[in-house]
Amino acid sequence: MEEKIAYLKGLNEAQLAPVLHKDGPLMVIAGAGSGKTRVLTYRIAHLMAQGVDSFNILALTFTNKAAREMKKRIADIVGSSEAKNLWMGTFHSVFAKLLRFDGDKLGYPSNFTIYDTQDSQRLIASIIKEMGLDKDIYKYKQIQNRISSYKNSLITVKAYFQNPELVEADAMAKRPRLGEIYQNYVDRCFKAGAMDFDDLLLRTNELLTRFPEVLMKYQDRFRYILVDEYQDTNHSQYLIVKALSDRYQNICVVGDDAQSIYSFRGANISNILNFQKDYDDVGMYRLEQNYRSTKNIVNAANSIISNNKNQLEKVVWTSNDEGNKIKIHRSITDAEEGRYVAASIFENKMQHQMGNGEFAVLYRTNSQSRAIEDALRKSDIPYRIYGGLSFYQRKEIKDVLAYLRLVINPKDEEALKRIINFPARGIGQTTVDKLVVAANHYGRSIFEVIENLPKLNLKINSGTTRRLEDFVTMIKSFQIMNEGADAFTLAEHVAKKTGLLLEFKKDGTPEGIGKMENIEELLNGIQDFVEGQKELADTTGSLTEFLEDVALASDLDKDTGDDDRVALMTIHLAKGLEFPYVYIVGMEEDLFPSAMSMNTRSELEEERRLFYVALTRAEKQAYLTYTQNRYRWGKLIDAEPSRFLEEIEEQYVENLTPVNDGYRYKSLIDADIFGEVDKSRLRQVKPQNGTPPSVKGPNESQLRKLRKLKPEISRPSANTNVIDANLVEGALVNHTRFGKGKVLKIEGVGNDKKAEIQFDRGDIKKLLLRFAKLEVL
DNA sequence: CGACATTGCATCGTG
DNA sequence: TGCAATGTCG
Repeated sequence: MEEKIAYLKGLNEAQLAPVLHKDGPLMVIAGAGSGKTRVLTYRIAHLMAQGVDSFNILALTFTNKAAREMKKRIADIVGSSEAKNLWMGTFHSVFAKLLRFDGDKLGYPSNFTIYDTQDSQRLIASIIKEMGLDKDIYKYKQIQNRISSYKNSLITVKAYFQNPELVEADAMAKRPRLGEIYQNYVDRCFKAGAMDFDDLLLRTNELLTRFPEVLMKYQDRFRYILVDEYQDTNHSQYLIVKALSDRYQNICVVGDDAQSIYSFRGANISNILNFQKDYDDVGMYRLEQNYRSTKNIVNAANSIISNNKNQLEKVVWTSNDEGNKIKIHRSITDAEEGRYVAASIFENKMQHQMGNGEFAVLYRTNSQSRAIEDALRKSDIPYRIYGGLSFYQRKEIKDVLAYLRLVINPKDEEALKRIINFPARGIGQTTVDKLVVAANHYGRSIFEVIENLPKLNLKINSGTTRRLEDFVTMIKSFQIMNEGADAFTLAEHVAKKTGLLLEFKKDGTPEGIGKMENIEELLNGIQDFVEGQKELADTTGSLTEFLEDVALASDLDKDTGDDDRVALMTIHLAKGLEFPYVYIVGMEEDLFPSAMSMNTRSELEEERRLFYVALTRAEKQAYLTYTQNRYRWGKLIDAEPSRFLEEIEEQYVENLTPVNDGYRYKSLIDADIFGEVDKSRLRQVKPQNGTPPSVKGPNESQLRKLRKLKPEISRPSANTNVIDANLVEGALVNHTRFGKGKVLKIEGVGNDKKAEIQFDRGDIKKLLLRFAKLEVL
């Protein structure tokens, strides 16, 4: 025993306790950067060292990448052959696997397709159209969202119709037929042998509820269950965990209520708040020491989160160095913001001998990446964008995958509709519509309808009929090939035979060539997968498994690891990661906090937690940047500094770009503005094939922008409102959010100038004038 | 039926 | 902005 314990030496006392807790339920509340992954890793390793069979352990993580890394670290401790037997992965991937074994009891084939969000949306759009509903009222994205949240709350179609409140609410929202759409959607998915993301959880629940023997089997198999990021589990996930752990009660959940940022997709923070009520004799552990960040960052983060009302008591502290203050930078446009970030990264690299991989730029929305990218590219700083449109979501890739999906599951309606006429083979929309109607009428798949075309007498002309039959024959030939060949050989054959590769090649444009290269990259990926599979004996179906991996892979999962690049990603994606230098860009009202998340206190609190997550990614130094003008939806709009900037206790921040100190970047500004206009012109003209950008001058609207911008260069913009002669002690002021008030005291100078204000609604606040939008009355 | 141009519209986050 | 639906023509 003694020598086995050696690996535990690296843990502190607080971390050790939950690792040594063997049986029974336990919850670990882990502050940011407190080493919760270590605890999970060592807990699993320790269980195994104590003789728990690795087959009996189930660990649910937030990303596949987290699972892979944890597995690797466990393998280092207990040996890789044992580690391989662990069930470890995201909820979605683990239960997809489970449903491949036992989904047949619910009537699903073991080779069911996984519909991604786009597939779901397309199907819903087509149902809405078939039902003849007004698409302005029944917006397919909204409907999909709605159905998704029903499923995540375990509201089935039946439950929906039995709940007058829900039915009523949709009727009030002028969408009385939402239930029918839901019904049709579920039917069509089932008929297509497809599950959407939410089904993977919903059907697991159904399976475990309706088939006690299946539940027993998995309860017995998963005697020890561990759940990471428990604060972000939704109701559906909660019930699965509850059911599986019910017999042995060896359930360990780890989380941090302060980092709950997924309620928009149904995550339920009360899962973690109520854990002690759900299980008896819960072992409670707290990890409060932060090993990641400087004192400054930890304290600043604490000062932010203290603005939230709903939270568990927890004091995160660190014994790390004081560190530098958080730097706040203002710029005129998003392009300049990008340049500042690039320049700052460059400077830090030089001064501190840092690699690109030590830096991350985090933003609230994916669309912000563009300005950062442009700047980094111009500065020759290598970067990698995570998230956004992932490789597997690109059109050309989805097209190839759709063929493969159809080979595996010919009933897959979305795959079929996608490629039945791509590359074009003379089967138009009218024909497809007829096929869909017939398929619905006979309760068969479109593929089956085409197979039986002669018997059905649909009014389809002979030429089209022949083309349809050719299509079916082609897919069938792929299916035969799939029985003998490996996934790569088949995929390559498909890409050539269908003319997909040729289609993009003959296109000849840079885009077309790029697409062709992407398909080749996909083929390489399939080959890698096949080779990897030959080594691992524990995998079964080849193509099916590849498609499942692809369907459930997040962009973060892609293994790029070795190359040294600046990371660009949304804050959501950054959860669980850490970087020495972190730039949080776009600290502006309506962007962060998002305009759509300011309606209720709980929404705003989630935004604040998001900011907390962002800031606590930083180890050494955090930068917060905001701009005065930003391109949104193609238009330049005025921006106002984020309220979150005011919420950080000022002792932890340092303002760069003071207004009246000669402004270091002043010389850049004029160039910036013109640079911006210039760029938008380039964008508009869209030069192709290296043709020089058009010689046309800026058009009228761009000139308007120019005129509008120009004056702002010479005087501070209105919303910074730094020096105002009328703002004196005793002055009556109006604040955009806090309302009217009276200035009690003015202190500080220049950039640090602040006013203490007694607001009419009761409270006294000290505001940095730099940020506060005050109007003197 | 297919290719291309135009209009219209949503506005965030993800497995 | 950029995607998707719609419109127009050969």
